[in-house]
Amino acid sequence: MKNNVTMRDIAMKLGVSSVTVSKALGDKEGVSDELKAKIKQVAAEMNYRYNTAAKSMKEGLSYNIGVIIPERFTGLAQSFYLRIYQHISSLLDSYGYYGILNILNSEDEEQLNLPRIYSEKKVDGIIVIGQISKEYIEVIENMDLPKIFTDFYDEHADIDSVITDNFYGSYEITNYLIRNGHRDIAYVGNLHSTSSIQDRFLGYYKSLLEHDIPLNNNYIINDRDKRGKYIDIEIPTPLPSAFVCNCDQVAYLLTDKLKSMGYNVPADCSVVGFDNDIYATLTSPSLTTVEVDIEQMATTSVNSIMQKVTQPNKRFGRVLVQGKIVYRDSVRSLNENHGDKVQSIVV
Amino acid sequence: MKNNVTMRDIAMKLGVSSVTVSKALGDKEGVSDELKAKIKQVAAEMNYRYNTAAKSMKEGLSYNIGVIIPERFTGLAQSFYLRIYQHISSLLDSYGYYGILNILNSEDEEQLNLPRIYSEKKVDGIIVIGQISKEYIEVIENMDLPKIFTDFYDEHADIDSVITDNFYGSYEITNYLIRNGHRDIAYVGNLHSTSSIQDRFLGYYKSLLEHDIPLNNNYIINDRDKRGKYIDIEIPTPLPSAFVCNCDQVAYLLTDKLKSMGYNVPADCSVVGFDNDIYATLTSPSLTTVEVDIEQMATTSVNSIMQKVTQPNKRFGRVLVQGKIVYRDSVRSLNENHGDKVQSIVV
DNA sequence: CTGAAAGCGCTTACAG
DNA sequence: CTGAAAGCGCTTACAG
Repeated sequence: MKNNVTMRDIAMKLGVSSVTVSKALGDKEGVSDELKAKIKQVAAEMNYRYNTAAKSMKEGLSYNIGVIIPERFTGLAQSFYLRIYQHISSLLDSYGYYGILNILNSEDEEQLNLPRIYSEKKVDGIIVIGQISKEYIEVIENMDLPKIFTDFYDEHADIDSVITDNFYGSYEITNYLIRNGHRDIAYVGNLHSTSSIQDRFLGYYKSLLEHDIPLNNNYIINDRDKRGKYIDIEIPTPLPSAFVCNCDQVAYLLTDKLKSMGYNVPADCSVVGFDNDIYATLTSPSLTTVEVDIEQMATTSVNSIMQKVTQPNKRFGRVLVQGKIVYRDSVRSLNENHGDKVQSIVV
Repeated sequence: MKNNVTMRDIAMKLGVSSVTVSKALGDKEGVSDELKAKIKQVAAEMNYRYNTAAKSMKEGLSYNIGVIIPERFTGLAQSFYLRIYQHISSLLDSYGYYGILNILNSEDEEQLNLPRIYSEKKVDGIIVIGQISKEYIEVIENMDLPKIFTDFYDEHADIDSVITDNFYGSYEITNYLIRNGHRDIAYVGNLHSTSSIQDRFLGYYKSLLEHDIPLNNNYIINDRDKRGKYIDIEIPTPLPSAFVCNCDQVAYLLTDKLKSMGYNVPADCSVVGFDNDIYATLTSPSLTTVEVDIEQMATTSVNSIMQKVTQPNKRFGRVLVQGKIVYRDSVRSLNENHGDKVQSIVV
């Protein structure tokens, strides 16, 4: 780097000391306004650029936050985590921080390799987005750094995580179906696949319980195998009047399947999703679904990690981010007279 | 940072100098194998972590590459650039580098604000993904750093850019349609919106020229307004036998429109796209399209920037990344007897 | 094979 | 209001 202007260069040019330059550029006390202005001007003229590395070394801070995302969550149709990262990166900026993305490949996850961002002291804290193996959680936990888990959690009490309120969102949207006269409601999702799917199921179940609707095992429908790969969805007979899907993509696949079998959505049966991602509007009819608040997840994650950087002993526990129902065209009301907004739907 | 083990600590523990520790951990010459092993062992025991900041300061390198993406290219349906960034980030790892994402918001772009990654010497080079304003290109050009433009270019001769071979890809896929007997072929895209759309149009036009098919102005169909917002696509009469769309999403919208008008794709007319993104398989029938090689774009961008970091005077010019045609179900062959793979399509 | 010295560019007390 | 000194943690000549 030839063109390397330092504070010392500015100082020499003006016949002052580099301490004075440091104070002036940092807007500290102890320099006359006049001199301060002069120094700033000369700095600009000389195209001076502040050297963060020196500051980092002095203060023992990197001003970076590492964001770890397991590779398997970064497929073509999965931009959700990348999108959270994008917001995190922007939010960090207002703290004077930067986000360093670390895609965790399965090999490193399996062999429990420490991320380089950690072993090279590249970051002051870590945000992990997306479920990782128990063993790797352990690895992360042992790292001598503040950390936040986003969109998943672990039973360990002392881990802070930011998660969507899957349980409540699913509970609410099932309530909505029931308010609209549905009682034969199926749930679509592999209950043993992820904690999100499980929690969403439990919200659905709670709604059934509260309305004295018995849980029908034939109405719990698998959507994916152990590896998370989607399988053909089996439509139960008799046909339920509504399906609560664990995510929009599955709602999309289900709707396709129903249509191919000659059913009309929502005339013959209603379908709701979760996430409000691209599939929600791609599905025809467009999906009534629970919107996951990506920005809020990012905001909460960033605020939490930044607090932990300055106060390492701070604890947050499991922080829930509320979703909200987005009403579209995939639900039919079975009530005779109703004042609900679904009344516009042709029955 | 309480638990701050340095080389000096290891050195004291072993009664050697920190120089020796540095050599041992860095696998340099001049330390006996025995001592080297001992030092490494103690370092591990003490949970020593290398301090990159010190190295950075010594060498004047940050070991970061900044990746700038304009905010307007990061919408819900646009994960393309984020995805390139993801690959860039992974590829950088093999160079011992990290990628720092910088979403450029429109305000900073308009006011020509320098990115903080630059003014704080946070990065050794910059990759800009996605068209930015002329004025901001100027700002970037004046930065005293190696830079690469990805997925767009500027007329300035001295700027290195990595772009998809839009022209050739579009030329090839139009040739493919013509080989399959099509002669009434429309192009869908706003010619004045982006250089990609324009170049894709020119590839289409070249194919027509080579086959002595006159360009029909009614067959150049607008798809978006000045701001890039999609508009309703007007279907020309008589109906062309095929549509070359400037991207998959537009092919998706067009196909929907055609179906709503009662046309059958590809029986009544064929449709091809560009990108091979999520819309290609979401469209029914799935699209024959030109796949943009995201990984290769990322690889070329990373290799180029890394070379420029060590050799600042290196120039690459406009580097084209070849796409490849992905054959699916949206094209019908109009030939009587043909040995092409499209013959399996029911006519 | 091993280590004392100097320096990377900044900032924080502290002294004047 | 201004500046000399020391130090952040490492590495690169250089000397032994």
